[in-house]
Amino acid sequence: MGVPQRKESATTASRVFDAMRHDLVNGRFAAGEKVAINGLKEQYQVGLSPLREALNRLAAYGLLVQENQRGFRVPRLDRHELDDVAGMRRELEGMALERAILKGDAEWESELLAAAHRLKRADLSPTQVDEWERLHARFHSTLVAPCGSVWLLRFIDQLHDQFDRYRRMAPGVPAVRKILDEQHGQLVELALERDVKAARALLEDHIDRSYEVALGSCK
Amino acid sequence: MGVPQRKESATTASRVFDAMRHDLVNGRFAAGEKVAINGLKEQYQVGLSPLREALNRLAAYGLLVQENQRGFRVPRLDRHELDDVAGMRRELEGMALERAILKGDAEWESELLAAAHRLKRADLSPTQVDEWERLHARFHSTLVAPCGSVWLLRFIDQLHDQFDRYRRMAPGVPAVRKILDEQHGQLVELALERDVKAARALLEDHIDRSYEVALGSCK
DNA sequence: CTAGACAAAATAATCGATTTTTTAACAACA
DNA sequence: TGTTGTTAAAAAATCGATTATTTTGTCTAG
Repeated sequence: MGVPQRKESATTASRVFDAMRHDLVNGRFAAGEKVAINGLKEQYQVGLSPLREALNRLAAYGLLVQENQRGFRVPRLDRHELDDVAGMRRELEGMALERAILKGDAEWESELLAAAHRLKRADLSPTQVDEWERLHARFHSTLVAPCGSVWLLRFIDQLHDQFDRYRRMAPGVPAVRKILDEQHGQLVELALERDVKAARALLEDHIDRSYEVALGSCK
Repeated sequence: MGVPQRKESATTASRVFDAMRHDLVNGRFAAGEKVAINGLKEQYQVGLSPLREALNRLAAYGLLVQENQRGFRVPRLDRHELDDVAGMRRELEGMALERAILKGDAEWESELLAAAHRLKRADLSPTQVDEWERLHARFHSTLVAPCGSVWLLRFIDQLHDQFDRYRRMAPGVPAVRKILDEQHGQLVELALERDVKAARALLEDHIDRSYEVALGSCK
């Protein structure tokens, strides 16, 4: 018996939401751009109603800005906004990591090792970027998953999407990328050793370095 | 010249969103209830499209749960959920208050005194509850307003709405209410004295006591 | 030239009707 | 008795068209 596949029953609006969320985070829309609803209708091959519902969700989620009677626009890239997002990531992911290390069980350790391994093996060649990004997001979400707070995880996801929009718009910095990749492995080590303080410090450093890279999108 | 009144240009969907958000937070919908879209159409006297857009936003915001192909429902009141929300309020509002006290200027002091005074003067008689709730929310938002992080304030608002839904469903506890009201005044004093630690401790105690009251909705 | 008024065009928001999917009721069968 | 299959009713999602609002472009008065 194959798995019934719950995703089959996704609604058009949900699919558009997912697709646009992905495209927004990955910089497929110019920052500050006004969203041309009729253009999107063709781009995603959907009707107006589900499209507008998706746009409404994205606005409530913070990936679009809604201006009454004048539609939606892609948020600008703003230095202060990025500072805010990065700072909140430090606080919230740091908090979540501490809790995760205290609560995470053996199953978590396995999943964490697996996620880190998959990420390490994935190459970052231009054709595979999307897959790498998926694994990267997955790694970070696995890292904090057992923190015990649904709301904390929700906020972290939201901030991640915000942050990644900046990072994906910024030019890559290979030297920093190398350090960041090594830190992923070190984070796993410290997590398995249950070294709360060191792990949190490293995660904050990790975010700070990513922030430096992401800054490149604001100039 | 009168103020141009930006709110005139609110869209139908926005008005429904505001109204339903208010009604959800104030317990006008039974927890766990399935949302009857056709009923709401009449209740709010609007068409289907703006109504659905509002529902989508509310779901993204967390005041409704969306299940693909089977509409929307009001989230259940769940003890663990309340624990999570209250715990996150402690963390985030505590953090925000510390920052606000460090950053808040003289103008903030004035507004805080004003907000506290208005709240104190408002009576809590059944006919005036909505007004009291408005002033109460306003006080707490003023308290942390100058924390410097838009995202932190956004998350706090969201958690407040979640929390208040529980509190408003719970039976009142006059004795605790009295203490909570006194704490508002004490919070202002500590904030003006710039006593970061004591203020944070008091705010956390304030949230804990509110939590005890809110628990009454889960039994 | 520039500011203002106006009409035309473009875009956003909403409506009413249709299609799709789920739910509920009931019957046939093991 | 309980399970499965069928179908009618209800509800959700979507479509196509209409209405309302904003934007753009043109013209005129100063």
